[in-house]
Amino acid sequence: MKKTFYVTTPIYYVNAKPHLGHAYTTIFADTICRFHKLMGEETFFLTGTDEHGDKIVQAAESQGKSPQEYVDEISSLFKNLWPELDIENDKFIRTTDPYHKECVQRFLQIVYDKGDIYFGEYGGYYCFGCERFYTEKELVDGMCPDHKKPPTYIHEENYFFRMSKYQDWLREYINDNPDFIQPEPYRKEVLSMLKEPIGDLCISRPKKRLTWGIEMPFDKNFVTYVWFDALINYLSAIGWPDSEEFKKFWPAYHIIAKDILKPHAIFWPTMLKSAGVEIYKGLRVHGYWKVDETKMSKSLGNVVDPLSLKDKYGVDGFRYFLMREMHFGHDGNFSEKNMIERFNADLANDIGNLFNRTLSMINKYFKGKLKSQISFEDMDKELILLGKRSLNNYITSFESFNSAEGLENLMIFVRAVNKYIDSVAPWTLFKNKDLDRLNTVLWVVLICLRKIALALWPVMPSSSEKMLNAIGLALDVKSFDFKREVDDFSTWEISDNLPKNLNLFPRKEVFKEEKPKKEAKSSKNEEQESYIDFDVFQKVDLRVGKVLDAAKHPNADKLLCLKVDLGEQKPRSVVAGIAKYYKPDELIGKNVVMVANLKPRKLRGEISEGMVLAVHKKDGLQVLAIDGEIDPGSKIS
RNA sequence: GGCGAGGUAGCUCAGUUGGUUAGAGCAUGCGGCUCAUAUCCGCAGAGUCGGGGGUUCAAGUCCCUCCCUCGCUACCA
Repeated sequence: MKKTFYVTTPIYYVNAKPHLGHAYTTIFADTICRFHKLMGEETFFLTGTDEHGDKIVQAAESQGKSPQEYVDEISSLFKNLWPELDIENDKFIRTTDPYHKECVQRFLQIVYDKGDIYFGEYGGYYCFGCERFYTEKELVDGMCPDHKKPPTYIHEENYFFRMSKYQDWLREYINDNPDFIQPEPYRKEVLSMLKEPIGDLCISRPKKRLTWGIEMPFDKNFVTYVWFDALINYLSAIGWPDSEEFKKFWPAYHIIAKDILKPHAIFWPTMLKSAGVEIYKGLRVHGYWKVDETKMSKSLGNVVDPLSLKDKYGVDGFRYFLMREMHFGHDGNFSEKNMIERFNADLANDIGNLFNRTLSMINKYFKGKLKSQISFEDMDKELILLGKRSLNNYITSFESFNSAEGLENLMIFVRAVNKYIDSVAPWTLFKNKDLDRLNTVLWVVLICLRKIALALWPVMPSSSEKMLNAIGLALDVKSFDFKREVDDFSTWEISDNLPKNLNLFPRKEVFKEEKPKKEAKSSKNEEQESYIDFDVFQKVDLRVGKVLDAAKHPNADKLLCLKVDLGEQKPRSVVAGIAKYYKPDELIGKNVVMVANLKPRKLRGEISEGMVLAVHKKDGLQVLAIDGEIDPGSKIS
């Protein structure tokens, strides 16, 4: 039976249009999947869209559409983009698909029957204007980002997943399986998250507030919320629990960006464990693209959507750049300049030109037809040995999801072939009429090109197929084994009608950078960073305030709650992190220095309408205070 | 503030359990070839491996400390 390989991208949330990040993850998954196909495995590649939740309902309303209309529209943007990027997914799942809903309910029921779901109280910040909860992180300075009003802390009954029950198991599992989460830094990060209690997971929302979701199978008044809906797509897409596909392909490798590490590394394995489903095979985490806008078509004065560069440089050039430039686990730098440089150096100069010069010589010296009788000399054997070694390294790299390293290993081989041609100098052999040797040399080069073209297929399927067609090999991935291809450099059928040339990657114009201008600009920026203008300082409203009252914060032991008179109608409520250094009584009556126009914000539930200035000393903090009688509210400048 | 990751040539990164003159690609400069997309090949320059201290016969590699960047997190207003 064939080895199988199942790889997924996250399902993308349809509140935004596809961008570079989506494209990268999906191209990466496609490349990895194609690599495994090339290795002779039976593969399944899943991507799709995540379509439930309140944000979707709101976005739809704002456009005057029904949620279904809205998600249909955005989802199709994703679905239609992938073929344009030569991405061949086996399935495109949508969380609004009926089979997915059924599957989620089935999963929930199993976990519920096991006793891992309980009904409990949930507290959170709720904005009545938005009719929704906000996490503390979403709040801007303690306010609802839309209504600019403080939300209300309310309690609500909800269903919870007993995630904490599996914390110890998960920690051990990750310790025992170093390959489970990779690259290593992310594995360590997850282990460090697991040092703290992970708590239980709130997995429902009452229907009275949110209907756009999947109904809880054991309570019609609730829908499931976010992760129980989304993560289960990896199972529902292949027909868990009974389908042939599920039996064949599960467990999966999940490819994600670092922002959703926690749900995939902690929620998902514990969910699977609870439901008694085999744990997924591995999580592979990549970084972000830092888009350098100053280097993007600066001369035109407009910022270019990175995705649009696929049209300018071709899908293959675009895919190659992304796969070559992002080092696995690191963040990558995306700029048009880097893209052109990479395109010219690797694709145009090294690979493209190598193909072209070879075909040209075969045509010039042998009219496009080589003889198969050959005998290798030491030089030839050395090149072949090096080829096998670098291709094996290429395989190892791609097996561990490291596309940049894999392509670098391939480039070592490409450079070696160019060097081989130079040191053999076929043009001299031709002059000397040493045609047998010349035939052998070109034959060796051509077979190397075949291997190189095959190795490029996962990253640049279209260009790879052009190369292979040119040398007479129609690639049938279904019956392929790249490993065998790497081991055997001696037998193959050669086309006796090779083309005169093949200009795959025409060089791109090098980006013109106006260096002096740029330097001037950057030094100016530095200046701007280390100084603030006077008018910025003037915006800070510093005033003297008299502390009328001070008390310990009810819900925090490092904070004090003060009432400060600023000469206004009502004294201000101010929270200060000085409980370690001051007793409440010591502060009463002091004239302190305050920032009076700081945006109010809640700290552990108490509103703070200003900031008390203090000096940082070796042994703690000393509040700035003014001696003598001063009118509260006096301005400081 | 806490935890984690990082700081190696102009740029992107490798550097195995500490061991001879710290590597690769790109970029730069010089030379060679002419089959080729002014491409290819060779040579060269450049790094007190973030700073300081320590362990050791020997440290980019181990320990301490400080600085900076990024991520998560917080009882930072």
